[in-house]
Amino acid sequence: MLISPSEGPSVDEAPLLHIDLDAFFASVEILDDPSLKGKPVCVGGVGERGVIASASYEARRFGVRSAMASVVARRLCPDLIVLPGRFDRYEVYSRQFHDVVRDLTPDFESLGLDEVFCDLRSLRRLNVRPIEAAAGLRSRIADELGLLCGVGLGRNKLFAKLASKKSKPHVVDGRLVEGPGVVWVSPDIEQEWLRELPVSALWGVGPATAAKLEKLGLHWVRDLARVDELTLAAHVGASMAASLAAYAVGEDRREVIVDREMKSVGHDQTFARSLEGIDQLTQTAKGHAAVVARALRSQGRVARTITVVVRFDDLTSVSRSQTLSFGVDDEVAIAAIAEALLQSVDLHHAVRLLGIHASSFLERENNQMQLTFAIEASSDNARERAAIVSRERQISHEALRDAVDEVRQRFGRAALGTASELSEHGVEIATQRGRHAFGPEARD
DNA sequence: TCTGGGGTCCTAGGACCC
DNA sequence: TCTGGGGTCCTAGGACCC
Repeated sequence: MLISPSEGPSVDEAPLLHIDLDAFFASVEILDDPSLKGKPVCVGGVGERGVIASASYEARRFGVRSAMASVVARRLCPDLIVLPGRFDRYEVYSRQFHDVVRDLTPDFESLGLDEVFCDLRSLRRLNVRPIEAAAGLRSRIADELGLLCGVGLGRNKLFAKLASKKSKPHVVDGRLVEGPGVVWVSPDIEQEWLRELPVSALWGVGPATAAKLEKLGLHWVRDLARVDELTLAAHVGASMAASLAAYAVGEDRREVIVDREMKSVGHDQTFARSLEGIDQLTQTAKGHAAVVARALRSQGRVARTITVVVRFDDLTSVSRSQTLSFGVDDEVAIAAIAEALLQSVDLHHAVRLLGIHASSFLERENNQMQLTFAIEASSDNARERAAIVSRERQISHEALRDAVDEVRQRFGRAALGTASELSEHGVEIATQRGRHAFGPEARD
């Protein structure tokens, strides 16, 4: 399974490469502050409700893992240094990482900041073997970024990812064991190797699915391989069943998707102390809306769907969403929709998390048409438009207010008297000719 | 032992259109 | 008068990944 640089598979045998930076956030912190070197360092939430996002290998020796509650991690390792994340910094390193990968091939797909799948098939004509590509990436990342990483090679994403995991350092009995750095699972042993893995090693099998499979007596990949897909589908759904059935025999049709389009943006915040009552919530929503609006504008997009998520102290969550016939990218508009949606949530418990998300994107250039259509369509609707039209001339403003009213009407709230907060601030909606501000001073 | 914040995808039900 | 089936869109919730 392990290979030396002189041999290894051809591109046809291992067209996929997966590369994963070691303990990425924690490693960046150590690079920026060398006094942390050799110490148990984590990046994550520092408060009582925080979780670990990244743990140095020194911290992992104590059993600290990412996704672990920070208080638990501290209990395991009293000397643990937990640092708040500096994501601007990680993005700088991530861009450099991507630049190194791009020098090898433009055919790569990134997963988060610290992982990449590469399609190596374009290397065939350059006569570069996968093992050389892997070694080259590792040495450049070490030399130019100062970071370590593991590389997996395989005939599909499934094997490449499983192999990169195998390539990494790991902890045995509190001692750190070096990994091989590069792993390829050769065809003669791949089936046997795969069959001995637990089902939870497979992509898409988390705690919930693992528990369902466990109940069916399916603990290992080899167990999955003998069960009928329809039986599986009855328990985990058709799509998951199809994936699992394929993975169980080493098949994976997923392609490397080079330019993945973003489909949603959002902002969530867990509060150190839970919020109570609608007023605190709507006040907080304004700040969230501003973050989401900035993200949309920086990407030149407008969103038709606004979703609010509320998580209560008992960890149950509810969401409410509204899809408009036109897109918005403005904080006042997003906040107005969000606040209307929040009105419909039964605040029976204190709220530990508030999230606002935007989705159903339109290109900003295409929004004007949608907007005009929305106005024309709604003008057939008698619903208190006469009064609105006589007061307001700006069609964008009206469309947005209609949308807010619609939300309130849908949830049985008073639809009238909702215009004031929009008029107070002025509203911007992206149009074909650029941005226009609509507000008290901009009106005729 | 207590569970973040950035996302993606899937499912199921209801509304609506043809 | 009662009722089809297919397709699309929207909503809410859940699971998963990094």
